[in-house]
Amino acid sequence: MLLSKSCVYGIRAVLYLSVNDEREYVPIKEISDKMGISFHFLTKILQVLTNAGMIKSMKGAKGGVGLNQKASSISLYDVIRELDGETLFEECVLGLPGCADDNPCSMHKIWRVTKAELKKELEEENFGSLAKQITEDEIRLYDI
Amino acid sequence: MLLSKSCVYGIRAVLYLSVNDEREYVPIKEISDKMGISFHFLTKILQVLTNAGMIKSMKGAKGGVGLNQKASSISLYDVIRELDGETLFEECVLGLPGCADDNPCSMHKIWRVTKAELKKELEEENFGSLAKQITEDEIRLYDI
DNA sequence: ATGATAAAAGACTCTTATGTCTTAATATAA
DNA sequence: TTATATTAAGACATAAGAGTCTTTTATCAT
Ligand code: FES
Ligand code: FES
Repeated sequence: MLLSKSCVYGIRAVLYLSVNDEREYVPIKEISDKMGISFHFLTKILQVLTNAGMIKSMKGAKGGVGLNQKASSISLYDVIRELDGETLFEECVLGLPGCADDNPCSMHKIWRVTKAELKKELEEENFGSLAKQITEDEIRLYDI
Repeated sequence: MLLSKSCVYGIRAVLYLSVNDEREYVPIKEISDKMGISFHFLTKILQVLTNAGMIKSMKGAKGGVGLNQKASSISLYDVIRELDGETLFEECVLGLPGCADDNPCSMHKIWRVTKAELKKELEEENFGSLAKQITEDEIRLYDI
């Protein structure tokens, strides 16, 4: 798998918040119910994003989580970096130590380009435009 | 991670066999020792490739494993398909059911292109040319 | 034939990712 | 101030991936 489950759930949750960005706080329970994933698991994932300052949280009635920045200023790469780290984009695809242009393995030539392109796309794609597509083009955000 | 450890070890072993394709059989022990990975683990991985007909094996003294096809006719994608399956190239990157152009999620547009390009590159790259690079350009196959 | 070599098969362990549950802390509302 | 809603924190459980060990089977060399 390219992304861990935690990362995928995190992305989907931030997408949900981006689509609902007129609401200051959305209960995690609402997100987990709609997406059909574990509430407690999602809570732990979103705590990471809260600590990273990407989203904010509020306890108690009327509390929940919400974006801490404009959706358009959060990239897919930002979320991936927080939840899965950057090893996917830094390490040798064959697991050899010290991946670098002057220390390549046989797959380096292919992988170097692929991972750079992927990283660029993920950095350029922001949650503002993704949310816009979801609302305008009725792209699905969860399930069917 | 993009590829599982099993898959990475499998690729590296097939690379080793491709570089040594003048030898009919190479003991798995030799490969696992050189690559610094578990002999028994590698044995299980190579059994999968043997059952798939990609490599052949022979028990007993002078036995081992060897390519069952020309190195140039085995693609990286072939090995990945056997060991990790094709889910990476078929499934929705957000884990939603039924990834298809007429049933997209918000990341489909990016991911559709990226995964198609990656798949194409992996299909086009064969172990013959990889092995050639390793011998001619002294590209590392394992460790430092 | 016998012994040595090496893959095949499968039981077993260890680690990590994933998921569940319980309790505490904090904010709102009555 | 008390009840309710909601995140925070962390213990615990389950599953999958990764790795180890032992036994069996097949081949070669003597
Ligand atoms: S050294 Fe292997 S991908 Fe760079
Ligand atoms: S539906 Fe999500 S990547 Fe295709």
